[in-house]
Order: sequence, then structure tokens, then C-alpha cells
Amino acid sequence: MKDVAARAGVGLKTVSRVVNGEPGVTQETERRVRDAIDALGFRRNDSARILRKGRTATVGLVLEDLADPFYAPLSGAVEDVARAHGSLLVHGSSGEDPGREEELVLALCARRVDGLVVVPASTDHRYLEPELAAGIAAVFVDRPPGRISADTVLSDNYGGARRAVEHLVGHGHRRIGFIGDHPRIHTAAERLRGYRAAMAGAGLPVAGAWTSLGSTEPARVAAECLRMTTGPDPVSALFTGNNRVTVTAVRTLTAGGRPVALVGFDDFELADLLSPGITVVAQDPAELGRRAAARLFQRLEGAAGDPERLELPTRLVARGSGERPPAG
Amino acid sequence: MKDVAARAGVGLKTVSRVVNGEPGVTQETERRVRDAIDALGFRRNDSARILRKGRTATVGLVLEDLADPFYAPLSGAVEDVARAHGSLLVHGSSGEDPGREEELVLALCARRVDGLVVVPASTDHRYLEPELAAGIAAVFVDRPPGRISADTVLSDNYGGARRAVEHLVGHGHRRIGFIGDHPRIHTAAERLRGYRAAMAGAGLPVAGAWTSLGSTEPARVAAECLRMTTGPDPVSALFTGNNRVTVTAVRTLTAGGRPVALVGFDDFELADLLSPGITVVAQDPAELGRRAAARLFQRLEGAAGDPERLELPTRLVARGSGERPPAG
DNA sequence: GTGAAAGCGCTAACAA
DNA sequence: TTGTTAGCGCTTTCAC
Repeated sequence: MKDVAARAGVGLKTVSRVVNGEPGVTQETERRVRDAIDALGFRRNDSARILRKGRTATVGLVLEDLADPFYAPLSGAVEDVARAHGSLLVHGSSGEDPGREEELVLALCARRVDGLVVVPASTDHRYLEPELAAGIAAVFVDRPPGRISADTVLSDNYGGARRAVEHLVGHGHRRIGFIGDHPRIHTAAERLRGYRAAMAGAGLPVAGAWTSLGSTEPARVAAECLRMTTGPDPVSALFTGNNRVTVTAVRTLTAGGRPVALVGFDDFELADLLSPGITVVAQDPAELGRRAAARLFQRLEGAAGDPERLELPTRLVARGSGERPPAG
Repeated sequence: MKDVAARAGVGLKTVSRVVNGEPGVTQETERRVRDAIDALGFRRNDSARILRKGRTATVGLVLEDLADPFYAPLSGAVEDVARAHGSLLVHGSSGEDPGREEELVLALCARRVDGLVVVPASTDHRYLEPELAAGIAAVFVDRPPGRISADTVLSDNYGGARRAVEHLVGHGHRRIGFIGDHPRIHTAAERLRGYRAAMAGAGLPVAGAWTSLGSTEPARVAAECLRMTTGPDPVSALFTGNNRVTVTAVRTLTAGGRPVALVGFDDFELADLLSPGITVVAQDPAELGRRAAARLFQRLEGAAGDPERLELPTRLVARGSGERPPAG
């Protein structure tokens, strides 16, 4: 910029004015400055600008895995909102590792992102307190923060799960299994709670062997699926706790040829084209992202008040797999 | 940092040394500094660091749409490589709009990302020349750059398409349609070229009504699908130009109950569980991203030499839909 | 082992 | 309309 000013024979501030489209520059001066800019291939260095202004026009997004079909639309929605507010999106995947989440979040804070949207892997976010105190806004999405209070956007995991299991009960099932994610993950715990509530509400017992929470690795899920649906005392229906689990379950049940009823949490592409179609409790991941980002920008624009907790409804979509009657 | 120095009763540089783990500080001094850091909740401001050092430890990724199941793994792979090199990822979606691509790329350059991975929407990248001259590295992936030369990582679109159509011909089809993306998109043009080459190689004519390139909007694709497979002179097989098109085609053909043979470009989740399974030409999007990012970091680490063009092979996966014989 | 001074490239505040 | 000065928070250089 100094070079541009020298070449155009003007002061530094005049160049700054031209570059930022500020008023108060003659057409003739502006032309001279623009010529110099073109000749020198000058581009403003935003790092310096950011340092000076204190705002980065950047928001950070930390989630588990970008490639998961559930998170991709969420991420896209956050980006859309960010762009609408003139901000860029810096992105990091925690891989469901609390340590990496903290590392990523702090790295983003060190770069002074204006705000953060976080799908937490950790259950203790006290490490964020100094950052929040320093004025960085944070909104949690899909799962609530741990040991701090902050704006949160969730789906109704408990209600959705309860509805799913009630649906199976309504179709005559009394022996229903649940395969879900690690119990330390809020959504998994809530869905388990919904499952138990529905079973209890119908007066049905839950055998210990009918619930399995843990990794969503296909190998583990397939093994649990086989274990629950075969053996001496098999379940007649399965409720699967997220899209990864559902896909593996469909694959395993199809391979085994067993007519087990199935309802999955999360919708997924092509669920309607399988035979039978897969009955699911659908969330709206894009809407989760949109709401979270919208809340973030409200905060950035100065909205005061206590943290809000928003819970979006889910929707049961019956497609066939959840309406199968119990075998025998 | 100034405050920390004051509170610890040391010089600015000593704090800097502690924060960056540089040697030359007594244990006792370090302890005093750390106490002050904790008491004040200090975090280094990376904006200032970046301004001073000139390196951002950030790479930019611009692609069409993060939520597309093809790009999500690509993006994830770029992020993995970036993290392995200690860099963060800033992300932007062009939405297939050349103007937005340029805007995004230049915004990333203004923030002085160290390098860029770009899935181009534009066909003219001369706007990047000043940036490249200024030392920003760029690698193009999935599609080549336009009117400049730069490192590029592609799939073998021509060969894969040719193989797909030869496969259909090998199963007795002589009337084969192609529905693809906008012809200005390199991959679509190459896949059309492969289709034509395979047809010509088999001595088969291509009626004008058998090819349709344009938007991948479900409505358009469904309409074209119907048009080609019904009417007085229908095709007996369809080659679809990417995963979006394939999914819509499957949906349309299933609804119509027509036994049209189908091979799609791009693999997608659950393609194997449909009935019949969908035969595809599979690319490896994660590998595309990995290779592109690896190349970028080679450049950042000083690799000299002319731009390289890498072309990854594709793989035909037969699952049933592409092995259906012609009707009648 | 430690610190003072200069400066990265920009913008805010104030002159001229 | 235009320019000058100071300083954002850090690292580099060099002196102590």
C-alpha cells in the first residue's frame, strides 16, 4: 500500500480510501491510485486490517465429521448464513475427540474468529470461559455444552425416539432392540431415554441384551445387530440411533434376510427407494445449522439476554420397514 | 501480552518466549509468566502473529457445494492433510457460480491463506495471476483451471465414461442415452466425449435426442429421463453423468417401472442395496482431495517445477442395473 | 537469560 | 480533498 501511494504520488490514507470505497477522493486521484494498484498487482492484506479493526468477519465451525451426510447440510447452512452476513467460514473436524475439539476451538479463538458454532464432542466446556469473557460468541448445535451455559439449538431427540418406539409398539412389537452411539454423546443418551420411556409407557420390559450403545463402526454395529436378531430370544424390531447405525443395520438385515422391523433416527438419501423403504424419525440438519448461525449473528450484532435453548421438532416418516408386523 | 509482561514484571519478549515455548527462560521466570497468563486469561492473538510472520498456517478450499456427497469426503481429506501440516481450513462454496468463485478466492487471498485448493466453477482464472505471482500456491481439483496453468488433480472422466458406455454396449444395448451436467463444466464435457467415443467405437449412431446436458435440478433430470425412455423411439439404457443425476434417474425409473439399464458416474452410499444394485463408475473423492492437498503442501514447502497434472483412474462396479439386457 | 526498539500493513483520528 | 501520526499485538534484531 505504501508502494501504491508512492507510485501514485499520494498519501497512504488516500490509497486506503480508494481501496475501501470511502468517499472524499477526486475521480482523477482515484484513477491514478487504481492505475498504480493494477500496475503493482496490489491486494489489501486483510491480516493487517483485521488486527487494526478487531473484527475478522470470520466464524468458526467445529463438528464431528464433515463427510457425515448428517453434518454436510448443517455445515452448508451455516456457511450460507455466514455469507449473507459477509463472513467467511473456518472449519474443523473434531473426529468425536474431546481433546481435538478443544484444540480446534482454541486455535480458532486465537485467530479471533468473531464467533463459533460448535457440535461438541467434549462434555466440559469450561475451557471456553476466558474466550467468552473476551467477547467471542458461541452457539452449540445438535448437542448442548457441558458445564457452561450458552445458546443451544437441538432436535427433540427424546421425543423423536419415544415416537419411533411407540410406532413399533403400535405395530405389535414387544421385543424391541436399540443400537446407538456412545452414551457420553448427548443425542445417544436422549434417544436411549426416549426408547426406555416408550417401552415403560407400554408396560414392556427391556432386557439388558436389547440395548447397545457404543462406537458406530460398522463392524460393531453389524455384530450387535446379528446378536440381537438371532440367538435364542431375538428381538422382532430394531430402533437404530443415527444414520450411520441405520445404514449398517439395513445392510446387515438385508444380508441375513431377516424380516426384522426397523425405525431409524435421521433421514438419509434413498431411504425411500430401498425395499422396504426405511421408516425414520427425520431431523432437519440444515435447519439446525441455519438456526444456530442465525442466533450467532444475533449475538454478534449485540443481542443481549440469557442463553437460549431451542429444540426443533422431529417428524416420523413411515416407509415400510417400521410397519412390518412381528415375525411368527 | 503487554499486560502479562507488566503483571509478571518481565519484558514483552520474555512473555513471547514462554508463549511460544522458545528456550532461554529460567524456570522461575516462566512460572511467573504462566501465572500471569492464567490470571489474566491471556490468549495470543494470532492475527498479529500472522501479520508479523507472513504465514497464516491456513489453506483455503473452494468448491461447489459442501453438502454434495461427492464433495464432502474430498473436503474431509483436504482437512486431514491440512491438519497434519498444522494448518486450518477456510472453506467457501461457489454454488457453481463463476462470480462467486472469484469473489471467494480473492477474499481468501486477501486474508493471505498460504495456499488454495479449488474445484473451479469459472473457466477463466487469469484473475489469479497476481496472487500466484505474490506467492500464493493453488491446486485445482476435479476440474482443470482455465487460461492459466497450475497443478491439477483429476479423475479419468473420459476413460471412465467410455468404459461405462462400452459396458452397456457389451450387454447388448444399441440405443443409449446420456444425461449430464452443464457442458461448460469440464467433467460433464469429458464424460460426454467418453460417451461419444464409446458409441462411435461400437459403430453406433447417436441421435440428438439421446444426449442432454444441463442443470442437475431433479425436475429437469426427471423430465429428460422420461422423455428418453418413453415415446416412440426410446433408449434401452441410460448413462448418467454424476451422482445427483443418477439418484434422480433411479427415482424416476423406479416410479415408472421401466426396466431401463443404467450406469452412473460416481459411486454413492446404498447403491449396492437398491434392487437392482446400481452399476457405477466409481471415483475416489477422498483420494482426489488428499492428492490435491498433498501437492499444495509440497509447493508450500518449496517444491519447484512446472505444474503437474495428475489423473486418477476410475473403477467400474457392476451391481445389476448396468447388466440388464435391452427390453423386448 | 532478558529487554528495548523497530516494524509487519493497515485504519482511526485528527490536521492541513 | 488530502496527508500525517499513532498504534492494533505480535516477532525480530540486537544490545545488555
